[in-house]
This record gives sequence, C-alpha cells and structure tokens, in this order.
Amino acid sequence: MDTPSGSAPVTLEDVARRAGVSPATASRALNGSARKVRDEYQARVHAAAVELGYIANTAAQAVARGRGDHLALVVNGINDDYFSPVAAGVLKAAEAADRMVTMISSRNSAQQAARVVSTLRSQRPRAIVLAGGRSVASTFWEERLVEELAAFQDEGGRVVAISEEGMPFDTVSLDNVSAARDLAATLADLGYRRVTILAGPADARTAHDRVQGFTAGLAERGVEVPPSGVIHCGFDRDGGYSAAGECLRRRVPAELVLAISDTVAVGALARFREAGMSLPGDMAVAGIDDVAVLRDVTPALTTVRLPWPEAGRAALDLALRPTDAQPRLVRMTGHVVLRESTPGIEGR
Amino acid sequence: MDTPSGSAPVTLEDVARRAGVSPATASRALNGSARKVRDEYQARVHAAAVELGYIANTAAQAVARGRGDHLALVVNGINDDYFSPVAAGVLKAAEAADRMVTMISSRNSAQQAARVVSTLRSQRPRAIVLAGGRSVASTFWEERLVEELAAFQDEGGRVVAISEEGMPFDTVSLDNVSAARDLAATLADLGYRRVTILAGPADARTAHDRVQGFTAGLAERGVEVPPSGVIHCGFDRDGGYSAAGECLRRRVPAELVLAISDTVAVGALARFREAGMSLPGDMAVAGIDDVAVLRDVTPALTTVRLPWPEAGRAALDLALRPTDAQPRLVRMTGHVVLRESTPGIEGR
DNA sequence: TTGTAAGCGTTATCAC
DNA sequence: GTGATAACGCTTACAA
Repeated sequence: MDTPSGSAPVTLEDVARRAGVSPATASRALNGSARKVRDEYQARVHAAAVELGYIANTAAQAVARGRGDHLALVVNGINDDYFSPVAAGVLKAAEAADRMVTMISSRNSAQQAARVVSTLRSQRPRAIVLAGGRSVASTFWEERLVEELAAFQDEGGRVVAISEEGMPFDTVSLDNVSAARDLAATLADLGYRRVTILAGPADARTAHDRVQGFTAGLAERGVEVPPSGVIHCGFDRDGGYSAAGECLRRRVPAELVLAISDTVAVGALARFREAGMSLPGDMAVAGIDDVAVLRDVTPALTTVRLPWPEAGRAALDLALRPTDAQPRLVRMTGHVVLRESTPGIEGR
Repeated sequence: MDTPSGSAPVTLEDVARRAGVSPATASRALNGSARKVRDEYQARVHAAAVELGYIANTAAQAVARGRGDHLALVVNGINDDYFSPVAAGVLKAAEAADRMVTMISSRNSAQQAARVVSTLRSQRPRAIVLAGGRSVASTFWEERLVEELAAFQDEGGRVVAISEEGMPFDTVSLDNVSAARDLAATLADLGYRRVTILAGPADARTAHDRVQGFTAGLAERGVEVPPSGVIHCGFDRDGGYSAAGECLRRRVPAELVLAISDTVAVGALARFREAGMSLPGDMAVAGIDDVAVLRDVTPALTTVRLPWPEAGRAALDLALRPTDAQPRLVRMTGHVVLRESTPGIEGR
C-alpha cells in the first residue's frame, strides 16, 4: 500500500515469500488454476498479496501462457459514425467478461489496418475485433489485411469482423441492403416519386450496398432513379453538404433525398437550408443509422435504426466463445424510424 | 509469409538460427540497441525476419525490460463530449511517436477509474494519461485513484492528467473559468441582462468552474444572477433538456441561457423549441466546447472553442518527455465564437 | 562486434 | 496438495 519511493513492483515471489509458500502455490492461489490450494494457504497468499499491493504482471503471464487474455478492437476512426456505438457495445460486453480492450484506429485505410493488425499481433491478444466496412473491390491492402489476420488466427488468436459478409472470419454483419430497401420502400409508399440519392464513396462496400438497397426498394414501388439522381460523395457530413450543393447545381427535380447515412443527411440539410430552402417543405431528407448525437437536428431525421451496440456485443460473444467450426455469421437488421424530415406527401 | 496451419509464432531464436547468428545479435539488429551490429549481419537478420514473418513479442520485451513501451489512455466515457477530440489528439501524437495506445473508459466514476488504473498497472505501460474532470470535493475514490496513480509512478511509470489543476502529476488544463467568463462578458456586452445558468452537476469540478466563470464575467458587467437563475442538471443533453424544462416551470424571466456545455445547450434548445418558443427570438442560448458534431444544430450555437485535441497532444508530449522536475503544468485557453443562437439585443 | 548465459515474472510439468 | 525446476521470448551484462 504505502510503497516506499522508487520501489520496484511487487512480484509474485514477494507474495509467496511473505506468505511462506512457493511461487507455484502463490500463482495457483491468486490466478485461476485447475489445481486446488489448501484453504489456509489461499487465505495467507491473498492476505500477503493485499498487504503488499501485488498486481500481476500481465506481460509475464502472456509470455508464460503464450498469449495474453485481452482483446483488441480495430476501428475505422475515432470520429467515425459507428465508432462510438460499436465501441460502447464491445466495451460493455468486455467489462462483463472482465477483459481489457485495446482500441486502435485504422484511420479509414486498409493499409493502416494491415499495419495496425501487424502491430497488434505483437501484443498477442486473445482476439482481434475488426470493426469497419470493407472495399467493394479487393485491393492489395485489403488482401494484405486478410493475410495478416489469417496469420494471427493461425498462431492461435481469434478474429471477428463487424462488417460486410465475405471475410474468412467470424463476422457480425448489419444488413445494409435491406435497411436501405425498407427505408426507400416506406418513403415511396408515403408518396415520394422523384428521388435523389447521396451515394457516398463508390468503392465503400457499405455505401454501395445501401445504394443498392435504395434503388431496389424504390424499384419495387415502381420508382426509377435516373443516373443523374445518384450523387457520389464523401461518407461524412461534408460529403453530404457538397453533394447537396451538386444536387442544387444539377437542378435535379427531386422531392426526396435519400442519404446513405445520417451524417451525410445532416450535411445535406445544412446545404439546403443555406440555399434558403424550407425543410422539410421544399425537400424531404432521410438517412440511415439513427446516430444518437444527431437526434436534435431540425427537422428530426427519418432514418433506419441499426443495432450497432448489439453488433459490438455479438462480436465479443463470438470472440469469447471459440469454435473449430467454419467462420460463423451473425446477421442483424434495422428498422425504419419515420420522423419530421419526411412528412407524407399530401397535396403537391 | 505462408505459414503452415496452426503454427507457433516465429520467435527471435528462429530468426537468429535462420540468419546464422546468436539470438543476442538478432535482438540487437532488430530492435534498437546501443551496440552496433556488423552490416552484413544486420542485413541477414532483417532478411530472415522478413522471410519468416517475424513479429516481436512485446509481452516478452516488456518482461525483459521491466516495462512496456505503450501508453494507456483513460477516458470518462466513449460518449463523453471530450472523448473524441481528446482521443483524436492523443492518438495522432502517439502515432507520430510510433506508440500504441490502450484506451479504456472509466465510465464517469472515480471508483471505476481507480479500478481501471489498477488493471492498467498490470500491463506495465510506459505512461498513463488520465483524461476527465475531477470532483469538487476529494472523495474516497478520488483519493484511491490518486494513490493508484502514485503507485504506478513510483514503479517507474509516468502519469499525465488532462483535467483541472491540482493533481500531483503532470497536468494539461483547459481554463474553464476564463472560457466561461469571456463568454458571459461578451454576451453581457451584447446587451443581455436577464440570464439563467444551466449549471450541470454541483460536484463536477469542470461544471463548477464554468459556473464560477459565468457569474464572474457577468458580475464584471454589472449583471447579477439570482439563485433561482442557477439550475443544476446532468452534464449531458438530457440534463440540458430537463433543466430548460425547470427553467420554464420556474418562469424565471430570462433572455439568455448560459449552458456549461454545448451538449447541455442543445438539450435546452430542444426543450425550448418543444415549448413552442422561437429561437433565438424568444431565447438566446450559448454553450462551451464547440463540439464539432453539433455544428449543424439550429440556430447555430454560440460557444467557446476549447482546444481539446491540442490538449491531447500536449499530454502525450509530457508523457513522452520525462523529467525529474516537479509536476509540470500546461495551461490552455479557448476563445469565444459568436453565432446565431445569441443575436445582439437590438430593441427589446 | 559477437556469443554465452543469466535474468525478467509467471505458468506448467512432474515428482513428492 | 505442494514445491522444485524447466520453460516462455526477449534483453543485457559479461566474456571472448
């Protein structure tokens, strides 16, 4: 407790000596072990540990056991829409399982992700959870990333992806296609016919799937989106902002803008308002994700609620419940939330 | 590269053997060392490492060296207003310094924080950065936390706090008092006289300091805030929402609401709008922090921009530049940003 | 400069 | 059940 200044950390041996037992017994008493330790020793060791303020050295444990018992979480970026909800889900589950989580950002780049996984490998974590959408095409760095993860798995680590299906690892996927389809269909049913899609980056899988869903949902209701009605943009607020500008410039006749994400939608809202449009009167806007922090924008945003925290939880479950079986897949779906930004079309 | 299935990780010894040198030489060649290694061996070892796909086991390194070389970042919570900007600053600086960062949440509780630091200690990181405001009073768990950190420092780790001044560790502090004072004074100069303060939790140091700053800044301009004009609430959006409701209920005559944070301000905005008020016509609202994700609320929020990312950077600098000197202190200040939510009072 | 060998703190094996 | 003792992978005196 009141350790003298500049002291070295208390080791297991210190505890053992103090308790009058062997280091082996102390180890068995303090950390789990198949073996039982006599109650008296148990007590003595625990007492000694507390008195000395012993804290196990996890690095040493990792060396001895061949692998640490913590988890690593790779996210696209700290400012990413999905970071917060996913991380919250993972962290909560991790806490319940009494596991430490190392979070690290791959900054939206497969190259960085590959590097990051490589670094992570050196920590010998129990599992790596990779959160973040992949590319449409399989790029060099995407492949490198998969190799790196495969190598990790090969060494005895576990890999879980929260992303689109298709990686050769346990995966938790949110159904972007049907989320977008449901939203589009619902709004078509509300009467919208002339639709513009803010499509995000052409090479991002998540964006691609959602656009696919939008067009499919609209098509089911007999609504066509002309090529000029699909505007690609960045997967963030500024992307939505400039895409909305482009939308204005092109003078596409539209009564509804379908954005691939809430953040993009909010950017669009800002741009339209700047153009003097009345919202939602002059233009209806909807997004996907139901980002919590955006709940106070005006008009309140119609969106699809996607269970990101649950996905995080599920990912940790997969990570903690190893299996020899083929890669497992957990699919999750969202549900449409209608709000003020897309009033029904009464009499236009 | 193409490791056979189920293989054990490549060790330094494997590399050494392959390169035809001793493990010692391989170690010196791959990881920094005072010693020089003959160029030929250097090359051979590096080649062998690449061929074998060697990745150093940081756990083993940490055991051998007595301490790891990664950093740990303790944040209040993933959904915290300050999490994202601070973490971004820290992570960026860490990346520049080629350091891994373990992030972990203390979930707004000193008790959790103490526990978390204890766990972190077991990882033997180079430094622990503690981000998050402290309490007004020194509670049991606050003290426990400080003890835990002190013990860590005693063992040779470094501690840096991003919080209010006063902890016995290197500290980066943002001047909450003057931020609030500047804002209040500026708005008083704009003509506001009847002011209500959404004060946040009474025991949170950050909130306390900002309220102090508000009243001081107003007092300097001859504006008094009656006791009923100070409403305590949660340090989040919902806190602001309900406090604004309370404000309405009390029928406090006010033309300006000063919220201790942007998030609280946004909650208030929502509540006022719900009450049918026109904003900013019927009520001016201002916050503090300049949270990026809130930039699209309407009306645009007057606030004080606080350099959180820079604080994160500065904290990492302190962590990476050890010193024997007394705890160092880096003070940072913000600047007022006037926007639409607080138009000047023309003729009321 | 290089190699040998002794640690680092912990766990696992195997006698007792 | 317990305790030597040998790993674990790496670093670092100390010799050579």
